[in-house]
Amino acid sequence: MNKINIDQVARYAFVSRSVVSRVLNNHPHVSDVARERVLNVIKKYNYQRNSAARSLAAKNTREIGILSTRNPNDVMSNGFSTLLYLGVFEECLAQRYSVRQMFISTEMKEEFQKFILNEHTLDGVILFAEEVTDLLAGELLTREIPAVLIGHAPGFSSISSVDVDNFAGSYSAVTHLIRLGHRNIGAMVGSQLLQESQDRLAGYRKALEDAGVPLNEAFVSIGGYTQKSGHDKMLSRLRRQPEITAWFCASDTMAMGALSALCKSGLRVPDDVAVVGFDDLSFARYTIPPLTTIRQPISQKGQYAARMIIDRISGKQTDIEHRNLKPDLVIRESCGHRSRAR
Amino acid sequence: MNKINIDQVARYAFVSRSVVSRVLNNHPHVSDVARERVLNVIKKYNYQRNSAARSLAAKNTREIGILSTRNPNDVMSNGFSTLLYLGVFEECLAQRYSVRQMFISTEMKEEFQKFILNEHTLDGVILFAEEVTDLLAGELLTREIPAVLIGHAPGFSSISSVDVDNFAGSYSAVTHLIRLGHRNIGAMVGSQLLQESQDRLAGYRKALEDAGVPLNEAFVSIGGYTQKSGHDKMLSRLRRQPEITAWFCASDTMAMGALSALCKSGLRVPDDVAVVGFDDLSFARYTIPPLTTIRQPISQKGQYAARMIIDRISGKQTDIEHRNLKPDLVIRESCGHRSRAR
DNA sequence: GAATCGATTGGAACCGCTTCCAATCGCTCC
DNA sequence: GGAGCGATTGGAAGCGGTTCCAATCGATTC
Repeated sequence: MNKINIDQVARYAFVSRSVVSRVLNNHPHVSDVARERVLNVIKKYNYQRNSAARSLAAKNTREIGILSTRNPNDVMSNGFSTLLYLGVFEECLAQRYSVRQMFISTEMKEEFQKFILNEHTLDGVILFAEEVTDLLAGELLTREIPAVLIGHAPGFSSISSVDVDNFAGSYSAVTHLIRLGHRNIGAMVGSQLLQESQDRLAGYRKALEDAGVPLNEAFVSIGGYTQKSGHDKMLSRLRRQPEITAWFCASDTMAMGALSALCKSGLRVPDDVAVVGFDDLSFARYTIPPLTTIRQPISQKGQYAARMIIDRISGKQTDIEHRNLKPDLVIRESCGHRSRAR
Repeated sequence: MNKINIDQVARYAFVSRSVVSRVLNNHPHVSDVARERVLNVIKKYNYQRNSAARSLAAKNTREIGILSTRNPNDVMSNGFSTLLYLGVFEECLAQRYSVRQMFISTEMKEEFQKFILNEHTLDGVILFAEEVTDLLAGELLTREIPAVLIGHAPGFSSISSVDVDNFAGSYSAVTHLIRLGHRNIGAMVGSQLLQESQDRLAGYRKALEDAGVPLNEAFVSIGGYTQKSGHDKMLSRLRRQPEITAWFCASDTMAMGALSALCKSGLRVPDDVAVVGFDDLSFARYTIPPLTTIRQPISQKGQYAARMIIDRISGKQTDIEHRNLKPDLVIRESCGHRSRAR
């Protein structure tokens, strides 16, 4: 029952340490009888190799980091990231990698470099496009530490990435609103520092343009991906632009806040104002009214990211790849059919 | 710029490896000059010790596991657990421990034991009361692996725990409803296999009893802590027990589902039916109407758990401790003032 | 000035595994 | 029968730390 080490396994199986190590690592040059004996001993004594020793000798850790520079509180509580992490976790578990979740504040950048780059305790890093600074990505690249981006970042085409087609998503959301007859459509999007938000805004613009609906820049509101932001923005817009009959919200959380503000203001959704969200988080079905939104395969995104980085670490994949997942429009009730629109 | 190891530090500082190690670990018996020299070299070359080597030699990993046997999807998407994890993360980060998040399905129990108990790669484990099986806890105990429970589990008083006073929380929620004049109060609680859910139900019962309101067992509905469950239960109860004028929901997610079902059924909250939740998750402020709920310091719970296990690992704390955090009633609008109640 | 003692210091063993390299083994082939 | 060769195997040298132990040092005490 006590922990045994590789030497004991070797002894009990009447082979040398080297042989045990080879079967442990699936290396060739082990006879069938030897392998069999070793495997039996391992099973019998419930042997598990010491991972610290393994890492030390092999100079790798089978551990990947998932790195975020945002406020952990925001990250963890937004439902979106957690699903993403989940995808990463599951894939890594399946491939027997472990994942280390890291939050680093911007002041800690230096600390991080020490940790990741010098202690070199991570085989690879998954990062979010938003946190990719020249500095960080540059370091990663020159140190040849495998990295994969979730999202897009201009100028980092040299790092593989997974993303959802944000442009297509918002395009179809807004087109849906237009088809329902809306002309005065507001957009509530995230920080334009993020490529993602830019793309979602661009999709909105293009959808209007393609439909020949004049674009009113004043209808665009920029905020954060939170209920609070959606709520507060809506409240102030309601006063300034009462003519808006439909809102494209760049996230479900924003949309939820917006719904709350609309209700508070005595407006009915979708009769008075239509709202469409983005993400299709699990709660979207239970907002009042249930939210029409753009579904994106969030945890799949994480899964792909994990798979890509592992392939990269193992050398299975060396080319740069940019994967773009397709989002879907999910129609529920927050846009109605043909509401007050024009 | 290249990684250097302890030997090089020693050489550059004109001391031996042992001395370097001592300053690294804050051991005594290092002269001030030696320490100074070592520190300078460390700074200059940006030295960071190799954690695998450290773990191997020191036989500990400075890593704690946080273990959940539930479906990862549920865990990660329920907002509650993520806040909990956040508390754990933050505290561990502060104390320079790292945390390994683990999801193990019940069939993987054995696998887990191998991993944790034999590879012995974790210095301690935080677990949720719900997953504490005799087996698991027993193993942990006999192996003397420090463990801390989040929540309570009957029969495991030998493991330290952190919890919120669930009884007090539901008691005050239900008392609030009674004060508003409600007599027919429904309860929507989680699985009675969980101590937590039992306590929340017990608080409900006691509140009714203390107020002299007769208890109707048929008003109690048992489900899961999800929007879907809250929604579905509410829908069916509405048909069977239309006389209920107020609901105590044992979680905000449930309450959100319940609100959605009420709205769908054409009932107004709080005018027709009052609803109170539990947890005060960040979205509770933005439901329609904003949710009156019981606030519990979730991430603080995680933080304490982390602190307790670290103290345990370091030997600073050896006594068993059961910490009970106090919840608060947060009044918003879902209960109104004096509604249709009696 | 020698003995004593505590504070420093350096040396070396060891933690458990990977991996290079040389040795061995069992065949085939001439 | 011996050379040649590929498949196995075992030995040993690390990987980069921690820690025990003995040696050294400097100051104090008699």
